[in-house]
Amino acid sequence: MRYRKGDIVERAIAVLDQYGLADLSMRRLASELGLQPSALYHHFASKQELLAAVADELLERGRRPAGDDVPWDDAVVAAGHELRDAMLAYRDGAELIATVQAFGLGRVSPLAPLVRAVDRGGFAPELARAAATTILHFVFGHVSEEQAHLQASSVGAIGDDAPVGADAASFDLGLSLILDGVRQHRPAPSEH
Amino acid sequence: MRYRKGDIVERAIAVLDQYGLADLSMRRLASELGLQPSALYHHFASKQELLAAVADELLERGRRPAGDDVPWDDAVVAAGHELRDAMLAYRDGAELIATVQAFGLGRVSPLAPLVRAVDRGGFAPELARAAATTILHFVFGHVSEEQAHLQASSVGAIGDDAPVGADAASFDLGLSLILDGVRQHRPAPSEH
DNA sequence: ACCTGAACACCGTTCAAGT
DNA sequence: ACCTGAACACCGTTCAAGT
Repeated sequence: MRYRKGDIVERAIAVLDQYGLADLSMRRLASELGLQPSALYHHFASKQELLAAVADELLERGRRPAGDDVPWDDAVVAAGHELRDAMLAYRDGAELIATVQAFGLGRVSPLAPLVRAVDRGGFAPELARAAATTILHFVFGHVSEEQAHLQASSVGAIGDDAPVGADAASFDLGLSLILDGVRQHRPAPSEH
Repeated sequence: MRYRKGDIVERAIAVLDQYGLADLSMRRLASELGLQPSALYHHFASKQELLAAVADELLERGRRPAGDDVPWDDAVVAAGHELRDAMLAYRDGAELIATVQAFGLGRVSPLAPLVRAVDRGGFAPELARAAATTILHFVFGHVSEEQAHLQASSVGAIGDDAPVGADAASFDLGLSLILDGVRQHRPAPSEH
């Protein structure tokens, strides 16, 4: 019954995936570990810190090598898919990662890979930043909606023919829409 | 001490604006009204229903006449600003409206004005839908971030020179980036 | 129709004390 | 270093009963 931070994060991910973010409480996590709730505060200063560590771990598990040999826009699409896949891998992953990011917590930045990819296009810094955050907001919103529908349809009636509206195809469409816009602002290729 | 739904929603908005979404509890709202918590359940079946009614009211207060005389892309920008302003008008408005929308609650759709504006561009239905939801996700994400920073800087140290990154200018930039992308898919103008 | 009073089953967090 | 036990100040929700 003696745990390290990593063990607790791992168990928290299991609870998240099985019961969802709303049921990932300090008390429930403690009881899953056979601990008193107060024991968790030896490892994490607060629930928010615990959740930040969980979000970091989800992002790290989803990390894929960058691939330097593709054009900048393909790299952006790859970074978008990397983030989407990381979020979809566990129940409520999108909501968790978006929340942690909103509070400015977490040491693993979901924005950084997008910024790196966009930067390879050689845009003005302000525009590159705007492009990357616009894509990040799109990914957060789209995947949160996807995951909400996934959860609803796994719980609700099977004959539930509500409009889906958020799937892999519409994700790619939205992403390409933004990229089409970003491309309009390409600087002229340098001569050499 | 006899209230109607509208009175309770109004008071809930006051509590939201003063104390924030996290402190808008059924118990606190009840005590602000001089009621027992259980009394609220005579008017609303659950807290989620109450929050949906509050989100509806915020959206309605932000509604602006459509303006049929402007080009479709100006109408989209106007719809985006209408939504942003409605969210910014009260503390945590963005998070509240986004949450209610995510759960599929609320009878006032923040998406509808965007869809109407995009539709005036004569796009293929699938593309119009993708464009409108992409913009909606961008607005939710951007304004949530704006509001989080607003709150942080109103509470934190004054010398806090953390990068802002989410303001009116970057909102317009992000929105125009998406619109530039959407414009790429304009159908050829019909001859007549 | 609208509200009270009491209860149920939970929360996050703190803190002294134990090993 | 890691955990227990007990407490504090909260939650959302239900339900019988009152006017």
